[in-house]
Amino acid sequence: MATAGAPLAEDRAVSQTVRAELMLRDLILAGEIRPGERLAELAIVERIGVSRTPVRAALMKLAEEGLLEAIPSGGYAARAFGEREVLDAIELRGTLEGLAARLAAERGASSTALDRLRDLLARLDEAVARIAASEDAFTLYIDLNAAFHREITRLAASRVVERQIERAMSLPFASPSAFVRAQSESPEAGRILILAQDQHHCIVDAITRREGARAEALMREHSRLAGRNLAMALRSRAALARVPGAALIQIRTE
Amino acid sequence: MATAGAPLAEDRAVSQTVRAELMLRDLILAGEIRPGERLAELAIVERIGVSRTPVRAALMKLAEEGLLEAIPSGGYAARAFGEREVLDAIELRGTLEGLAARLAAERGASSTALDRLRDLLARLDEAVARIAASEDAFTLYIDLNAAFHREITRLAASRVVERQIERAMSLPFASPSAFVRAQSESPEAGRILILAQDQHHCIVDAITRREGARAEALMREHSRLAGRNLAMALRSRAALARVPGAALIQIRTE
DNA sequence: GGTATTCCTCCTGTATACATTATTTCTGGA
DNA sequence: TCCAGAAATAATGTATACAGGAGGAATACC
Repeated sequence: MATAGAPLAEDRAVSQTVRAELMLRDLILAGEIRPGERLAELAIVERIGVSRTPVRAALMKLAEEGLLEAIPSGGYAARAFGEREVLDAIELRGTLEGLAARLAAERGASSTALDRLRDLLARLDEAVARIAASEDAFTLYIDLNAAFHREITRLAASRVVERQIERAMSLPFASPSAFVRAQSESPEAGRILILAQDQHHCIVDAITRREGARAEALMREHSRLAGRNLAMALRSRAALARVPGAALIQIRTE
Repeated sequence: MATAGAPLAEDRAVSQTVRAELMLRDLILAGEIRPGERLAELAIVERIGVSRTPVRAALMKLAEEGLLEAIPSGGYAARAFGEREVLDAIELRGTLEGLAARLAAERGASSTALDRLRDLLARLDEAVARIAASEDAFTLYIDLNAAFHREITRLAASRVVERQIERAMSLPFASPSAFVRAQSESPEAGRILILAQDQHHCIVDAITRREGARAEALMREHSRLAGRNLAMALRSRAALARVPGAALIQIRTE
């Protein structure tokens, strides 16, 4: 069945459901579907070339993620988010990551886990130092930052907590690195990253000393940097364009 | 359309997917499926009498809820929860409800909303007073308690927060009323309900005075009462049997 | 001209047949 | 007796046909 001239290269291996999910998510995040617009299954079938069954599965998944909302009479529509909802999503992520940080501190991290964290910190330090010089450093920072947050989540050593954090971050603009790129052109960029990275250090220190309350408070405040970045991003169309899922954010036009 | 002799009474009206979901959830919660056991679609089809399509949808939903886990090679298996995971789920719920209570306090509740809360408090007071006398009072308390928690969640005035709380409570033993019934036979029952109800009062007071930090701390501690109830329930098979979803809780046998 | 009603179209819900992949069981050999 | 391999079996993944219902357009009536 694998036709030549494959326009989808390596995607051949994965299931149709996963493919539908990825393509549909991209379509939504790219803003190709206007918020509120109904997503007809057959229209998607034609667009991405798989049958209704996997499309249906993908729609259900994306609705669970929060990108779509179920229409009472059936079907799904693209969801829009106001500035306030984006802030709430960030606050929610901060609260959950704060819980994870506190649990990590209270339950104690193994020395190998702490070593992993310190290694990430060192590499983040290096990335921050290079930010002014090269554009690549931003990409590196984003990757390392994501890995750092993931590691803290893991240290909570709780499946239910981990799962919930994953879900909270399924909204693309709620992820820890969502707004890092937004201010890559801004003169403040370097300053904010220095603040963020110092918080990273403090969080690891708190976990090491098993200071749960401190770890939690720091992690919450850390997430609010993203909120500050959002406010800045909303003032510049160019900055907002660099935020993943920006198309879903509805800007008040008055 | 309700046919006579209906074995499923009102269920006729709802969709097959919803029916499959409800029946399957009941089956799992009743412990008819051993944790770890694979749930073959065809087996379910035979058991609940709908075709594979709605069964598949139901499986996906229950997996999202956390009752099932996806098997890497395909399909789903029933999930089991250790004591620690149940406690984590309760802590998670407390953290999220704490966030909701703080937001409710910070954003301010309308006077009509506060009236609703006070009305619920009064009815809860009454139910607590009658606990010793009648068994019905327990059921009433559970309903009112659920309504109280729902109202706080609503007062956060945030769709994303509300959604996340709903998801955290989709594990049946994580709901605010899960362990109330567990200790209905216990002599301590009345005492714990008095504590819980006093916390309810304090939480409403904090929200009224817009004391966000206090509201949050109280709500978190409030959830820990459920943790204490869990510890008690685990010491008595009879008590545990009254907890929803108890079949999913794996008791350490040593 | 506006409103209500009917009809038509399109969309989702459901069942099922087919394809593909995982798992188990049976057999042969060491 | 245990292990390896192959065949058989059973499960999921996928496509599609059909049924029922929602929503919109057109027409008739007021």
